[in-house]
Amino acid sequence: MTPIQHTATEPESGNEIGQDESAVTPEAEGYLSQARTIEMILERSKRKNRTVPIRRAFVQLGERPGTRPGALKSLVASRQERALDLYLLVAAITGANDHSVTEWSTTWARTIGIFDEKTGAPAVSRSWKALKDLGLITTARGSQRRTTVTKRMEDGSGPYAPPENVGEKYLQLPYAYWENDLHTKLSLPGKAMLLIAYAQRKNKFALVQAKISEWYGLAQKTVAAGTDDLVQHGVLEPAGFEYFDSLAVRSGRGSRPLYRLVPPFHQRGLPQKGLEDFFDRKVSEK
DNA sequence: ATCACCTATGGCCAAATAAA
DNA sequence: TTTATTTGGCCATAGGTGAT
Repeated sequence: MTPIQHTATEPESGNEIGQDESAVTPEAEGYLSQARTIEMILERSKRKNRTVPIRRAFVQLGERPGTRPGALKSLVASRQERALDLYLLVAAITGANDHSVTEWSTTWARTIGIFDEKTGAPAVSRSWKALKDLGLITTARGSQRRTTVTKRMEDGSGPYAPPENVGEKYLQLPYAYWENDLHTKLSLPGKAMLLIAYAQRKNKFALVQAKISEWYGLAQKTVAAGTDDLVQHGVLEPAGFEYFDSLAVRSGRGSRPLYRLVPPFHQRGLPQKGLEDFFDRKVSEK
């Protein structure tokens, strides 16, 4: 496919003297905007359902009980927000063929909001390194000296393979994530909790701090901050309570708040009937 | 809830490396 | 030789984590 083209008005190197270094907005004239750059990348992905499938192993390894945190935990703990941003875009654009993508580092830099070519390239390169260390991608020199990024399995275990069996657990990240600017609005904990919310694969789900922290490896504080962030930005909303029997409370009945993702951030294709209805009956809508 | 710790990020500059 | 990417050094500090 054709690479993202630099616009004709983009200054050639050596021709930047005329550019005023001050009073130039980040998304200065002559540069593709962050939003438009991402838009073009998503267009190229040609995913019909406009969602990015990511194996759940990215957030959580193995099945409960006895699960271990996935790569997401490492990215959050080391504050690799840009690496996460780039990874999600790479996941979006690397399709069925060779699972790789070749772009200019300046293109990637724009997707994470860096328009200064001096600092953009090192920032992108260092993000690739963080992802490589987790085994999520490999890089190689591509055509025109660009970097070819190849996606690997979401648990870092080996070369990427498309889904084989129907039972594989995926989360679906909708394009609405970028189209509604969540990639710039949300904090890193917010982004992490969003992916965790998607990994629940239910219309309504609990986000018990202690459990989320245990399963996904984030500090409880980070879980709380991320959940708050999502609620603040109207991505997540309370959805009543779930009641359960418990000897740990005096009444013998415990409860915990449920959440749901607000359209257009909700996940399509989840079971709407059957089990979901069954559980809904035990849930009192507030 | 508040505090302090501490590590790695990010910004900047520059040099090294690698491809064309 | 030119151009794009990678890496290294330096430093301030944001922010995730753990303790009080």
